[in-house]
Amino acid sequence: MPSAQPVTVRGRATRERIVRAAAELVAERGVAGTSLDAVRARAHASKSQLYHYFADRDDLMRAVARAVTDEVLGGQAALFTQLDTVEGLRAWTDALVTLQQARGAKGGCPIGSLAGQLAEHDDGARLELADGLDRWESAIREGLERMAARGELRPDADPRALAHRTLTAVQGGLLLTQVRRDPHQLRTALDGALAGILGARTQP
Amino acid sequence: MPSAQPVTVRGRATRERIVRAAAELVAERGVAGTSLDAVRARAHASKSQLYHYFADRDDLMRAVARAVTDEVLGGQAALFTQLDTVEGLRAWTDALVTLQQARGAKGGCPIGSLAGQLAEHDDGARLELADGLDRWESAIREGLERMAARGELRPDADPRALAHRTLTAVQGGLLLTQVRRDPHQLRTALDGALAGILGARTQP
DNA sequence: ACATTAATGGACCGTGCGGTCCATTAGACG
DNA sequence: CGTCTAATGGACCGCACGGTCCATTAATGT
Repeated sequence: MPSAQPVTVRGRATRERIVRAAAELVAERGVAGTSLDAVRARAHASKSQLYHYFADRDDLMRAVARAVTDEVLGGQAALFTQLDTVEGLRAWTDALVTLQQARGAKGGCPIGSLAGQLAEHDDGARLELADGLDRWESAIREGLERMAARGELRPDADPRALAHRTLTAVQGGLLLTQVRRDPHQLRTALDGALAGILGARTQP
Repeated sequence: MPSAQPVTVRGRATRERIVRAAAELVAERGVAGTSLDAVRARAHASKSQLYHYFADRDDLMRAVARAVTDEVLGGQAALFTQLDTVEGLRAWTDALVTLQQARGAKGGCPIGSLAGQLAEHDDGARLELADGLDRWESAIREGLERMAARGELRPDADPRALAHRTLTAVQGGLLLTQVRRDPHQLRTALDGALAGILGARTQP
């Protein structure tokens, strides 16, 4: 019976502790650099607990992917509601850049980084991350659609395409930020996406 | 004496065979999924040959990073010379999208993918990949600068920023292509970057 | 030709790791 | 209170993997 869902409150707490420990280690050392024994130690759990709640290592990593996407998107939830104004869009991008500065431009996007490590190895994890990116893109698109509904975007503007390009700017900008250890890379990329949106407004 | 440069022609051939085998395996199974023994087998080499030409596993992976960037950029060299015309830019983006379709949208960008796997683990590899991205961005920028020199770009246009945004669109678009297994993701991202360049021309 | 160095083959080693197993304890529920 | 299941502890296993070592063969240079 693999990957049992916990029934007890204690069980839920243990499972959560394991996932959180694994997510932390993955963020610090990458997927390949994270051993089950290290997870076990940080989560103050035993080996049998790992295999009680997860079928195998891949199953745990899928849970990590889910947890990471939830956290990344959850952290932006408040900003997502304001993506229907120019000020809101700017505030959102500013927050992303500030976060990268705080991190020392290390690690890139947690979701994008996991994608590079898991997508080709485990299709389940890939789908989990794809879902996370979908939710992210939807949040942007819905903001732009609200702008369009208020008549603030030109009729020929395509919120879907604009949202898509904005997300690619986020991911591409974060990759360059990571490789070059320079948060300014993300700033420039986001400014380009923002310019595309500003140019689609009714009165420029 | 770690990481000896081969002196003999035979030595150079062996080293090259090893790097190529390693690069292939990394492309197929990722960095973590590539064992030295698998490299040894595919390269028809012995263990001592690996350690004759490379200090350790990380050293080999740095060589792989270098080889991969050289190949990616080399494959586009012909297209890079034409990046100073709208047709040339379009031909280049078309080639990138076609290549992804041929690959079944798997693997993403070889450079970007390696970045996610190596950047946080080995600083030397990170710098190698950063250098590759620099060369890539320079090729784009120089094309735009030639356009500017001919007066085809508005004076306030910034070739550096445009090139940077184009590269982030490539990387971000390839990441979404990989995660969603859909080459169209790259197409949309590149169209956005292209629109930014078209909008910076003298007569729209 | 001969000395010197490069290149090669492959056995060998330690261990870190994913995964299994079983015995024990805690808790839910009638 | 008694029973049944969930939850836990941790010893144990097999092996794949990175890395070492030494003996042997091929080139190179003078």
